[in-house]
Amino acid sequence: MSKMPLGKGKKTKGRQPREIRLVEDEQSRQVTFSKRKAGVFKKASELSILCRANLAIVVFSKSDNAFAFGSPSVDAVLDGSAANEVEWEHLEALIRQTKEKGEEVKAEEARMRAIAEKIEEVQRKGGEQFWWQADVEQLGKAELPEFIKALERARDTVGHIMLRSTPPPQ
Amino acid sequence: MSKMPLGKGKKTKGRQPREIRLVEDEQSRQVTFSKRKAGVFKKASELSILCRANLAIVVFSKSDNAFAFGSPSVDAVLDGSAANEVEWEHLEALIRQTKEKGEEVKAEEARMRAIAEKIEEVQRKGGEQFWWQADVEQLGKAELPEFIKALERARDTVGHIMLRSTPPPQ
DNA sequence: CGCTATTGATAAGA
DNA sequence: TCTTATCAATAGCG
Repeated sequence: MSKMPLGKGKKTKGRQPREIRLVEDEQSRQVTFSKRKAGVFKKASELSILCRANLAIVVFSKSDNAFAFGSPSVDAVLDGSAANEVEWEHLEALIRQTKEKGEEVKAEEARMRAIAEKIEEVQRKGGEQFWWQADVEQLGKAELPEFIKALERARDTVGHIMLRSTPPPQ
Repeated sequence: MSKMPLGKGKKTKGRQPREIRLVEDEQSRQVTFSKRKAGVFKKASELSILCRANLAIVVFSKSDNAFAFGSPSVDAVLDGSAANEVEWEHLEALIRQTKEKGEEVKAEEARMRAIAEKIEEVQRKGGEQFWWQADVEQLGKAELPEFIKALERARDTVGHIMLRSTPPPQ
């Protein structure tokens, strides 16, 4: 509390943008982008681990820098090979193991991160890349031609578009 | 406060899983998946709007149901056509307009949602699909052949893999 | 780049 | 499903 002497002159700290506020300042935008991108990736990894869901994300910054994240890996996700089961088993085993030991995990710095590192380590030995997070620095959008066409075709295959994120009742 | 009579018997509500907890119960898993998926999509849309970033996400549930989300649209993102600029201008205009009016927006139900609906409405009239959120119910992973190959090729084009989400210093 | 205050996301419960 | 208590994500600043 000693850090907040003023009770009135709160210089709009914290996290207020409940109403949409476009980040126009090029400087801040970069920071915000990085932070939020990290947040999205983190949430994605949680979704993946907790629900055994495979997923892939591709993000283009304003300046067209590309970033990708996938679990178990971008191509594994898109390839849809059921071989992922094996990886998942391995992952769950690691998680339980880590929980049981429950020590070197400091809960703060650790959390999901610890597991990620664990996996990273194991995968490095095992050979297969489990987590995949690409940093496609120079890659412009124009350089992803096939990728593009493919998704469009995928959409056509689908046939319908909905504006909901929840699946229709079975 | 009247809703919390017990000061001791807190039945572990709230959100505690700071340590990884795999959702094994099939029932709960479905719920958790939907909630988290929604959360990820929301975060993604925020990142997109706030930072003018284009992105695309594909998620496969445990039962291989596919879901996609993209901004401005899945194909627009992957197509990388600079024509998106126009859309962005339009979007920002809408946001400012909405903010200025600042009334029918109840801040709670509204927030990002309001804008999304606004866009949805406009796009419906204009013809172009801006936001794209597909709910590929029956689509199994095996049905995305081209999509797959394409991304793999894209990765090869990239050439390197990093385990960071932040771009290397220029 | 790390801190804090503030708001948001969400696991359990009803 | 909807609500509510808790912990997490993050804007602005040092």
